[in-house]
Amino acid sequence: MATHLVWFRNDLRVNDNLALSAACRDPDARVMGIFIATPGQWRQHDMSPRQAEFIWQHVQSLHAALAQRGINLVIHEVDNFDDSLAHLKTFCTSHNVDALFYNYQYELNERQRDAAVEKMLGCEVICQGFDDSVLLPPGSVTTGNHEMYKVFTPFSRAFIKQLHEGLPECVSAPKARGAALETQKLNAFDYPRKAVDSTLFPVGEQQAINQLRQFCRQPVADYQQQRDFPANDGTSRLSAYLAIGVLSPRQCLHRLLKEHPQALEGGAGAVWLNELIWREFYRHLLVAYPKLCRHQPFISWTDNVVWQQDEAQFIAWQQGQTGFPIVDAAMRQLNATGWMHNRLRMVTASFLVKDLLIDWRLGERYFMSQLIDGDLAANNGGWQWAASTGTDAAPYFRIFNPTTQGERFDAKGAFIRQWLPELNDVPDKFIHTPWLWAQKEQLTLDYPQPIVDHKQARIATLAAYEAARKSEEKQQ
DNA sequence: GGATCCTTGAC
DNA sequence: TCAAGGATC
Repeated sequence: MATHLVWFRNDLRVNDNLALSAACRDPDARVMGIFIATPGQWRQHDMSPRQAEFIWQHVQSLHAALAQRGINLVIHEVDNFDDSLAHLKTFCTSHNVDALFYNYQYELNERQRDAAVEKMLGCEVICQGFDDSVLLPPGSVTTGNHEMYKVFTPFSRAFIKQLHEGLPECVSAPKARGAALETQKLNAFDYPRKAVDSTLFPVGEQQAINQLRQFCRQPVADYQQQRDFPANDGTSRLSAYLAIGVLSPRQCLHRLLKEHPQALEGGAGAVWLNELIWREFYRHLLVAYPKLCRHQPFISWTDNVVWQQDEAQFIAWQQGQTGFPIVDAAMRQLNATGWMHNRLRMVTASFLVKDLLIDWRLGERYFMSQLIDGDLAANNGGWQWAASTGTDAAPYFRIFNPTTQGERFDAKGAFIRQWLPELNDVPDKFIHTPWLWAQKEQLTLDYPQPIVDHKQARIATLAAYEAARKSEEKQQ
């Protein structure tokens, strides 16, 4: 009887799990699962305590779901990826594992780890990896010259064309392989954890599927009109589940098409589909350009920008004390919930980089340390877009105005008031410029003055980028 | 090789 | 109205 081991990583689900499904294909095989926590590695990757908690919750529910199907999931803990290699080797030997199944992760450390695992296990254990966390495998959507696209729109068109030729199918959850197992009490990992608001992010695979279904019924059709207004609940908030693999993108695609069959043709739901494709775009880029995993900008000359080293301003940004209400409300939402509305991720990132002229990598890192949906590809892609250092980035001279952004997307300050109670009494007219109101009424607010003058900051940033670009020209 | 295009904008 | 320049076909 063959023994199959499923190594769970960022795929904490039983439905539509390619590795799990493949391991269970042989009805006679003995199937086991393993999850290896690597706190040292997580620290290196700045994983947020909220994401750690979310993983912990879902490891437990996966353990229960597998036990019900007669599959034992063991939870082990080592320090880092290197240690996980030796650990896996020992485990395979002592349990006579014949084949190891896992779903690919596309970050550099992760890919190096997997390559080392395959090498280490050699021909003793057959290793099978799967492109499970993407709709189409990285490298499979390319230009006429067989290169990775560097601009989103042509990528998206080619991507949709490929979907028309054939959709990646979902696989079902494995059937029970014997009597249900008793679930054991599991020991939590040695990593800081922070409570997750279960009304925003209910725990469990079925809950995630329910949220997906609910979103695809109607909200997805209104997404295009609603998504930019943070006071409305217009986005799916499914990123937290996608990031740790409680949901797969295939499940998202199929549920979308079930409710809105015209989404692939540009009908209702097409804009949300494009968001799923953005997720793919950034993953594919990570594989095509490993330097993105090494904290390097895609556009090299932007590395010559001389960043400000202003600890006080950086802390003000982190804590939501910049004096710009939309920025501060957004940062407080992030700090309090682990999640930030997408429009505001652009606004706050732009503010850090283009108003404070602080290195985008510090912001990227801080986001990772707070986000429940932290994902290297998406977070890095978003930051490089905002900092004008990436593929298909915003032109560097196009600088968001934090006040205008607030006025456009939170006109009456409904979102701002939700997170900045100290501005409760400020009239709508002044909600984005409370300093003007305080001045007019001659009163003191319990809220900081703007820490920069946007107009001046804009000019300084343009000059800094311009100088960086020129210094590159000189070198050549 | 030339034409067209480029997520989210600001002044 | 402005804004660079590369990506793509």
